[in-house]
Amino acid sequence: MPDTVRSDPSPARNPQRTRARILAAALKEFAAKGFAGARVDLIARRAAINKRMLYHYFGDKEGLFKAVLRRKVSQRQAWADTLTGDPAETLTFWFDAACDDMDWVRMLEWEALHHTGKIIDEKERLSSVARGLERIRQRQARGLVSSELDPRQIMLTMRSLTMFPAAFPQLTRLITGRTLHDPKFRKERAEFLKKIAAMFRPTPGARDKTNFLK
Amino acid sequence: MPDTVRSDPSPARNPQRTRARILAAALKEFAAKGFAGARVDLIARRAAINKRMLYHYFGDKEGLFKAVLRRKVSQRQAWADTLTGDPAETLTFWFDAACDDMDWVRMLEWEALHHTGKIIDEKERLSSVARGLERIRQRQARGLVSSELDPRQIMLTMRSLTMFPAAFPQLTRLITGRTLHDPKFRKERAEFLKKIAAMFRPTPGARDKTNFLK
DNA sequence: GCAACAAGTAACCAGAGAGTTACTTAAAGC
DNA sequence: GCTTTAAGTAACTCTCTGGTTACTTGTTGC
Repeated sequence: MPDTVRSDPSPARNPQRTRARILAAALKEFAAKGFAGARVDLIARRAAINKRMLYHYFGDKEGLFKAVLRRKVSQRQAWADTLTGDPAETLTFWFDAACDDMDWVRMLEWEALHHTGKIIDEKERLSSVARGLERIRQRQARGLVSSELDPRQIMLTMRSLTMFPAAFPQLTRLITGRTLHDPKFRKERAEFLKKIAAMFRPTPGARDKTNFLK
Repeated sequence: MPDTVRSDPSPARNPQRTRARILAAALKEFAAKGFAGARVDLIARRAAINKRMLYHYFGDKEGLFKAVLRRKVSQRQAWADTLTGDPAETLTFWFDAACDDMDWVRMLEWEALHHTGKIIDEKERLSSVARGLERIRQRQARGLVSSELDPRQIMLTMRSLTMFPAAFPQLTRLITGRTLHDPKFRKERAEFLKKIAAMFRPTPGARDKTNFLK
């Protein structure tokens, strides 16, 4: 009868659930302690599964790490495509996302520190970036964003502005005197980012080169 | 005769040199692999000293990590005080510093990931930040930087813009298509940062509130 | 129903790696 | 000079931890 994917809630065996549990536990552990600091036994215990299953599904510790990273990255990519490319929107959206999902930022940070040239899921990520750049170019073409600025540099800058506080919470506290999760900080930063976003608009005086388009 | 600090080049014993060697080797190892990933034996071997000395001078692995971090941080603080607070100068200076001294950026990154509330050398760092904020306020008072913007947010933003590419080299490559150390990237980013710096100037139209000062 | 295979378990193992013990030897103070 | 202290060495220990072996049991296709 259960010809396709089963869905009853409590079967004795359930590979999907087991896999999901491992991934969730591994995300927590890796995000918190990184690859070298994470403990496989702890992941297994937190997932309430036998350690052997972890090796069954993911090969080894590194396979699990990659799987976790891959999942997080693709999750976020889906979000990215819902945006229009408007600087103000993009900045506030990603700033909130970074603050609300530190695990994501931290995984990227661990990736950065691990980084040895090869990037996981490079193809998908590159095309995601390409789509984002296209949205920026469209905005430039419509005269909503200054064409003086290189789209790639704009995007890198957006990421910097939004992710940095979550990536370096200690510096954020040192500089602003507030915790990352302090609502006051969130509000102040969000307001500041709006002002910054306005700076990306073409300067009214200098006629934008894009105007020849329409 | 050697009443004060000795300086002859090759004495059989030399605590200063040993300490320095350990710190240098530890910086490399910790910056590369982080606290959990670093191997004490390797540090000892790279420093060409006996592992026991490492424990003699620094207590344990964590003590060594803290010593390394402390040293790097205070080193950089000295640099910071040579700056005037001009956005263009600050941005290009710190951007170059970050690219040229990845170890420093990486140590801050490891610190961030380690981060559990307590910050090393908090006092000194806070006063260093305070001095930096003062420089920004002076610039605002002189009408060189927009007073619309919160100095703390400005500083946090400067750090973001300059450190991010070095902190996330994989994202930098994904977005710009260039390696962090590619001279073309360095040049493009430096130029972009100059444009950004200009945006921090008071808008000519809106008379700045600071004008009442003179 | 019944192979065949995948899901799951418990106990184990080998090696790595932080930290120690017990010792020797150079330098500083008197 | 000689004692005391700090610098330095070699070998060791013992826990922690990634990965495995050898097994049982539920599911599924036929």
